[in-house]
Amino acid sequence: MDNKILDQLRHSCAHLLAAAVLDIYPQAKITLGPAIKNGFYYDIDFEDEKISPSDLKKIEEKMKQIVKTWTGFKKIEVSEKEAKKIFKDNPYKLELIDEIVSRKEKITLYQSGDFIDLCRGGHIEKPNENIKYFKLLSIAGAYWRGNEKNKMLTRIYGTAFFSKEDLDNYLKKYEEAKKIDHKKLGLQLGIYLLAPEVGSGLLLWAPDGAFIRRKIEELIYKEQEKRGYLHVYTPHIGKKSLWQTSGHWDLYRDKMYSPMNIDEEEYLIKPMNCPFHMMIYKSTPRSYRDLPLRIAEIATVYRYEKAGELSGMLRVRHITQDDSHIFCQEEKVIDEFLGVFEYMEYLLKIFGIKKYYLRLGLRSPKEKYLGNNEIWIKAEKEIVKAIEKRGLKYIRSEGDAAFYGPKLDVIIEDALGREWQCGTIQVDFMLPQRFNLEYVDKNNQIKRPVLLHRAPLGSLERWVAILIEHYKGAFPLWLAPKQVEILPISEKYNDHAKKIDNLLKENGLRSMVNSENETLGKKIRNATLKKIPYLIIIGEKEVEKNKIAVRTRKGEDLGQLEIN
RNA sequence: GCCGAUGUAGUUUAGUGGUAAAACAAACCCUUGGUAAGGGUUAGAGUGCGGGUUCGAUUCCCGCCGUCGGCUCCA
Repeated sequence: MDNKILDQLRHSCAHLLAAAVLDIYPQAKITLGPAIKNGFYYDIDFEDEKISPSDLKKIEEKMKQIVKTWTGFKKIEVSEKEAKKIFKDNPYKLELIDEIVSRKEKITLYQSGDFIDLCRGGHIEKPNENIKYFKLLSIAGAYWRGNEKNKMLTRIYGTAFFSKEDLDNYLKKYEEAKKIDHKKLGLQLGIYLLAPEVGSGLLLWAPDGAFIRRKIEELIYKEQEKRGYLHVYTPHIGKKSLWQTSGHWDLYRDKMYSPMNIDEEEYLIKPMNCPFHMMIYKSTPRSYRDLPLRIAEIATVYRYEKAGELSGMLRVRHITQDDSHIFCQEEKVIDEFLGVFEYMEYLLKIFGIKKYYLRLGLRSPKEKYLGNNEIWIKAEKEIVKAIEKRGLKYIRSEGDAAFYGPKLDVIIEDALGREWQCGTIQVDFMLPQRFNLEYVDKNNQIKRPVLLHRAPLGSLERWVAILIEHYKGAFPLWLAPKQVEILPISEKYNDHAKKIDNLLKENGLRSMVNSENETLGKKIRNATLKKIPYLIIIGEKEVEKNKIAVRTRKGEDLGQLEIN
């Protein structure tokens, strides 16, 4: 199915939604209603009326009734004056009309049945025939024009398809996806937990989650050592003045926790590791022979996230980054950037993550940044040169830069199709200047290094959340906290099972015996639900032949294997 | 933070204006079993917290807290 036609169906369905809402709630002011990735929405100002999910049914019914009279979409071109007359009671549409006029575009209206909407077009031809399989899904708040200073509107989400089968499939897929949601699976598998007594967004890594994290950390240390990184440890707090030098205090303060007083001086909990790594760079005079200097640390940083933004392990208030700051000569930035990128690709491959995209985060006029225009353009150029050297595809995104420089991010979808920023590489000409970092080049000239900030996985909290969903809880052998569970068929074989268990442990396998007084079927069921990769069944036959019967978590029976 | 929903044993859920029901998990007993749930017994919550309405609230109302779906924001 052509996505464009599906979008047209969904956008048409959004018109229908608006028409039904106006029919039931005449005081409502409709605003915008686009097609989106998996459906459509319409943002509506219901004024004092409260809309809840229980109202969706009757809106759907009204839509079904109205669509019968919609034989097509009629395009009408109008003057500014006419448009403003038609929408005189709708301040949102009036605002849109002004914008269209200021862009010197034509004002187009589309009429279907009795309903007229300001719209640039893109509808299906026969709504009464094609809009049949749709469903309103949820209600949410959304700020007018996406700006939190504006009024919050009511957003109604829905989806539509050309066939009942496609619609049912989509709804079914969505239900399936909810089952592998890391928030649910992560708790079930004992990976993490959230205790209200601890505080919002502060997660506790349960033993199996901690195990997985440790394995990932081991991988990081091993791979980074190979690539010339030097690992350090730095404190979780530091003097406020340090953060004033770095610019965090001015531009990142709303993400930082309140200062604490120690010996009559103010200290802050770190939201980033940068300043500490700067100090390590500065601790001794540097020569070009020392560069690139790659200071790395797996470190937890603390950031204030708004309560409503928190989400399981994906969005928390303390994040553990696989962080590093690379100090290099300006002429080596592209090489370093590509080196980091190759490492990032290597990690994605190891974890089997194939579905992701790259986003180039640039400044937007709305936000505040450090430094001047020239230096930003230079940094952006370096990134683009590096990306193009490798021929990578990426999207440009204004407003996604760090406050000290542009960056390239890896964006990965979670089970429910939401996008999350994971790995990141950032080019920074700013902090070396603010911290007055220097090195001596081969002509004995003092030069300033360029800084790359990079975290190829992003944060371990988010990364493990992504992995839980990616593997559907069935972690690969190297990450699985328990690799083998030994199931004696009856208590008579417990001793023999224990011997096998010891043998496996001696050989470096993570095994355990389930000696519960339960049936084999039940033990298999429980171990399979825990996603344990291999089950070993021990009964009379195995003891006699000194063999083991092996079954996988997928249900394959590998038969009887020799022990040696 | 904002909009909406929601909060009942460890977990998943039921239920009612008259002081809570079940399954799974747990403990114990019987059973000693061959590839996704064997049977029984027992214990376990006063219904997120604080107010209010009421003779009486888990149920209705208000506030707070947590969680979920969005918005904004972000690793």
